[in-house]
Amino acid sequence: MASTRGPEAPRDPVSRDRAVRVAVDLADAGGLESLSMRRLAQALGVEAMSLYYHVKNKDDIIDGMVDLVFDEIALPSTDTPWRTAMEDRAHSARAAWARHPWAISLMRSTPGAATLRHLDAVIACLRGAGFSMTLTAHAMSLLDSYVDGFALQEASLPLSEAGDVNTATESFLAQQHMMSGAFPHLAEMAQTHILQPGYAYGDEFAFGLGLILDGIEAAHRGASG
Amino acid sequence: MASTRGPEAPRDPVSRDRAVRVAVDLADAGGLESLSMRRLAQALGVEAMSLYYHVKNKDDIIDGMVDLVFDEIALPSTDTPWRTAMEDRAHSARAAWARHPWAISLMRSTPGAATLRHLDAVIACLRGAGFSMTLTAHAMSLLDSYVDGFALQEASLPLSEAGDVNTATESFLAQQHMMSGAFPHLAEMAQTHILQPGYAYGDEFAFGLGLILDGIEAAHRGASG
DNA sequence: TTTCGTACCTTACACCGTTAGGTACGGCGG
DNA sequence: CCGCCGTACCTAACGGTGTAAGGTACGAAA
Repeated sequence: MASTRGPEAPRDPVSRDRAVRVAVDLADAGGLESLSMRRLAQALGVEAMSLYYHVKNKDDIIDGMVDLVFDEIALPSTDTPWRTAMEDRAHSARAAWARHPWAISLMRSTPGAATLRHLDAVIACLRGAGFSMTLTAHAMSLLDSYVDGFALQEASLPLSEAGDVNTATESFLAQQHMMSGAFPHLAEMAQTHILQPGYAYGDEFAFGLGLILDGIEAAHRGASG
Repeated sequence: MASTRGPEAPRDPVSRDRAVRVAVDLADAGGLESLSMRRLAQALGVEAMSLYYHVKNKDDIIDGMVDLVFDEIALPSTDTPWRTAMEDRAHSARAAWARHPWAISLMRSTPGAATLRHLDAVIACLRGAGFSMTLTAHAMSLLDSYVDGFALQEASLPLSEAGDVNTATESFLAQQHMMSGAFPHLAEMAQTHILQPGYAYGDEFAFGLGLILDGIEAAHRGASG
């Protein structure tokens, strides 16, 4: 009986970090709208108002959640060419956003330590490869916009399972039977391309990423030799 | 006294379209969190529960709001080269998202008529220019991810006014004085680049868009002649 | 004249984030 | 040993949210 709370509940104490971690689990399991202070407290074995001892308010928790997702993104490695480092980072980021689809629409929150660390490492990588400041800013804006935008599209797909997307799209099309009349090109693309077996929207990511990195590489070569 | 409601309140009747339009105005003015059924009803001169006669629920309103923003995006013109059409469309989309920053994180909603019409027109434009189905899907995923991602980044900036971004960033950096120690590259970029007079994040958009269109054009030429 | 559909209304409920103000308890100085 | 104090939790309550249930005034139609 090490606990002072009696023999029946040897729960460990709440902390901001633990609250944020459990909040991420809740959002992963049931979406962001299933995260309330009361439910989070219950998951921690505590009453709602007790959270405010460890946390400023709900936005504070959400800031922490986003920063925790950022912490899952691999930093660009320092001992590989910049292009490999950026490619790996992009895939790692996409995977992180896909694991936590609720997070992508919360980027408005004030950046935390992991977020800043990540940005800093990316700048260091590109500057270390000889990028000018201007080109570094261009490349970061372009890459991050693409990765985040792709994650946003992916999060808005009907379902996350690759196979279920097809059936969901199909039922959507069937539901809107008039579609082939009102939106013939969209219907054609759905039927002849997206609904084909083996198609997965996630595969589109590599094409755009390669194209963007090609363009950045060309701009870099053109500028620096 | 044409109204049957007495002489003092000649308000016109509520409809789904009018409710959605007023909801967009409310969100534009005070952000998405300032939109509640009660406040929307009040703006329409009606009680909250009366809205449910015209609208299924709040999500129904939000779906309509997003579709209304999509309706503001210019369709790709049919009598210009595909590249010009895509460029104009991208700038129009960015401007629409910038006018309604709350909308970009709501794309998860089920697509409405304007959204589908837009998608259909983009497919028609590219297919008409000789793009294969595969390349059309690639190009759309890439362009939309970039445009939406850029809008998402832009919406998460501290303030929308170009001049205020700098002062906000500056105060942010000053507040985190340790930053130049913990995140030296980020601090350097902020001081030597972003905080320089004349820098506006929105200007980054054109660089990435041009680079992406160059790449798509090269892929198209390589595939079709 | 009765009936009906339209467009609005009031009431009520469960839940939300958060303010205000306790309370049990381990460790500390005296 | 006693009293104090900070830590970590608690209950009660307030104004706000979306919305289910059901009522009401009224023009038009039967």
